[in-house]
Amino acid sequence: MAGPRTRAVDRRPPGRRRASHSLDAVLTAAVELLDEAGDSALTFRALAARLGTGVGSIYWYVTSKDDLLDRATDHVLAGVLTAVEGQPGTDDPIADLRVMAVTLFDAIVDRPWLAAYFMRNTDVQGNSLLLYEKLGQQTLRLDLTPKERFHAVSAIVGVVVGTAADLGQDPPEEVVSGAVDRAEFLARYAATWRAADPDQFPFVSQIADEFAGHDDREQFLAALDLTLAGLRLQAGGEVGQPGHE
Amino acid sequence: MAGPRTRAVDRRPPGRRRASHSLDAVLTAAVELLDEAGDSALTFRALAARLGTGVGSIYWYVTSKDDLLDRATDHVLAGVLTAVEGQPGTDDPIADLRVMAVTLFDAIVDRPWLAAYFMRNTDVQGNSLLLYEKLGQQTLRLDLTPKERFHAVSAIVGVVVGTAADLGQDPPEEVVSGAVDRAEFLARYAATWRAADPDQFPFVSQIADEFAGHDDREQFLAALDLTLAGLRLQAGGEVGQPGHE
DNA sequence: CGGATTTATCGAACAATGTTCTATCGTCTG
DNA sequence: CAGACGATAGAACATTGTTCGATAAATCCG
Repeated sequence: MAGPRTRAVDRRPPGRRRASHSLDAVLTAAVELLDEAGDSALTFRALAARLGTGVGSIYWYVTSKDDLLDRATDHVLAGVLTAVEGQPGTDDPIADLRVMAVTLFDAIVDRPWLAAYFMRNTDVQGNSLLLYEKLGQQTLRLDLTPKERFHAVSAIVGVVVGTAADLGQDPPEEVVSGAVDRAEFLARYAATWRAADPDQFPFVSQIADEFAGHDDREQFLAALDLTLAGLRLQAGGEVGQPGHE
Repeated sequence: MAGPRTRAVDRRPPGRRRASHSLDAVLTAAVELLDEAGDSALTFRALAARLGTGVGSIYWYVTSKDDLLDRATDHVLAGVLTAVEGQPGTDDPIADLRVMAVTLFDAIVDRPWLAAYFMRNTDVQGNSLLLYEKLGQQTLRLDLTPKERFHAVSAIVGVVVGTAADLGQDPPEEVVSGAVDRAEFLARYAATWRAADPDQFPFVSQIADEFAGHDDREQFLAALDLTLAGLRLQAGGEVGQPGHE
């Protein structure tokens, strides 16, 4: 969406001889750590411990933590990409866009750490670029100017990543520790909001109940559908079936 | 949007006597540091140096760095809120929503560090909540269900923060150092994309030029307008003037 | 007034982390 | 066999956020 940062040259050995660890092993272990305990769990020392090697060794495959994260993201994105490519596809480009966006969203829900490094990982290369292309190809089937296509894809990716990032935050420790479950946690908030003076806070007090029974996925779909409705309008509206629930 | 994290109790002295530093001074200095050199510039040591105090003293006003950031954000958001409140307001709620969203976006452009801590700062309280309310009040003028209102506001905030966060990333060091200016930097990317095989990358190669002359604000407005168009449709469309350029 | 309590400050110490550096080992290659 | 190179290991360093105890200054209270 914006611009890349300089990348490390790939110093991976061509014929892997008998290396005890490959870049792939490093990346896999890194993803494991991230999956298991999130963002903060991925440290060079923890990674080295899991691989059974020294800290310094990792730097032979990777030039920095940023680099590690970039590659780990790309590693995972490969799977997302094939998932997206495996989707059937209809005669309605916007419906297809929707399916792809949802797939991407689900992938981020599965791996919340992806969200953070999706925004930061501005290097539009590798699988990230391929995904971008895949989305963009749907817009080619719409009656839009190139600029409108560009903006449409940006907007959709923005909705996905924006919503998912919000969701990717590690919940407060009370919830993690299991002391309070998510429902009660939300309910507590809702209570605060409902208690707000309806004259001064008409919206918040009306919305309190929605917030309590609040479903992230539903919220995402609502945002996505608003954007897609706008897009359908922009594309002339005559393409495909208008109302898709 | 999601949930809060536990907050520190306010131990600020009621009558400030002759304290050499107040919470306000700490927050102001923190914001200065963030404004001057961004995210990474705000360290407790740098902050202490600027205040002419010791590191430990800051912990009397603030319980952690998260807390510091939360308060600093809220501090700044106060200004944004009054800016939003100062806006005239028309008979078209959606137009008003647009103006407010743009104002918020501009604030984040001015202070890119806001974006990061806008998503993380899930404690929907203080000025953040007030802003939420302010946006929501516009939706009360639309023919929507409470749930739809909730989703609408979430979607709009998502667009603002999502786009702004993307933009808030510190650009690669080449650009910062002035070695390459932004235009050339983007052009370099565009070149890569344009060189892509048009058969395999029809979208990216078509879009390359748009990306080169790419304007963040324009991109944001495009995304916002898609969402608002969808919202207008959802609200029945008969409210206010339909096409607003 | 004088001790005690609260308010506020300071900087040394700690633990964790990313990163660098040097030493070393093994496997090819000539 | 000797040197080069691929690869590894871990000690050392700088920079973080955070904790702690010592201590001063203000305030309160009897």
